[in-house]
Amino acid sequence: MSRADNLKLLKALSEETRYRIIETLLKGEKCACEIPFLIHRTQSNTSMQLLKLVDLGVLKSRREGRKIIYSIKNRKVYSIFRVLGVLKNGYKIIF
Amino acid sequence: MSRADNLKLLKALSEETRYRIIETLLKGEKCACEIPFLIHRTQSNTSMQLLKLVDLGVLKSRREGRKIIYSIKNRKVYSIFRVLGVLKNGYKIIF
DNA sequence: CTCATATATCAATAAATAATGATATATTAT
DNA sequence: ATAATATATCATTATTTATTGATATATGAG
Repeated sequence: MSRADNLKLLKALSEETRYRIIETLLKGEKCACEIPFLIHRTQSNTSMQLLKLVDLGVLKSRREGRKIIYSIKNRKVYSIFRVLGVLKNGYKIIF
Repeated sequence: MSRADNLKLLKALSEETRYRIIETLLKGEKCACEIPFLIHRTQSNTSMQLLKLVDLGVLKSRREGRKIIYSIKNRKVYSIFRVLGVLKNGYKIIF
């Protein structure tokens, strides 16, 4: 991965609103509608950062009925949050 | 480590000038005088970011004659740059 | 079709941060 | 003490980025 790519990923994670989004998504995928409450941010702010995270390749989303479900796409995020001590060591099992 | 601490570290690494400084220091400690040339930045800019990295706990420095030698202090930096593919896998041997 | 809910977008402002050029402060050698 | 080199600091400007409130768009239920 290039320096530009790495900077993109680091920048994505280094802002508190986005960091909180990742934190909560590490526990599993979530509907866009519940995230603002979980991270204590407004709907608009959350939406913008969610879209930015998708744009940066960190998250992915899918529609389910009238809801949009967000989840982590970039596997490196798990490794980084493990290094940071947010996740317990060991393998991340993806079902 | 707290969310604030993690954000501090991520922010430290997510800016290009600082990222370049880390990149070059991953290869070994360096004198402040040679870093601006190595990373293609001005002396002033480099100095400010070096001090910021020390302040953020990422780097440490020591005087050697009239030179100041900078090196990586926070071991997590190695792990993160390994995840990012900047460093080869395996253990980092510190002499 | 209408309503309610969910999500995205927009323009504007605010806030944070980086970069610059000039200057000041060490430190060492002569 | 002077000069040369190395590093840090300062005030300013420029740049980037986040946040907000309002509004628009989409979707599905009834």
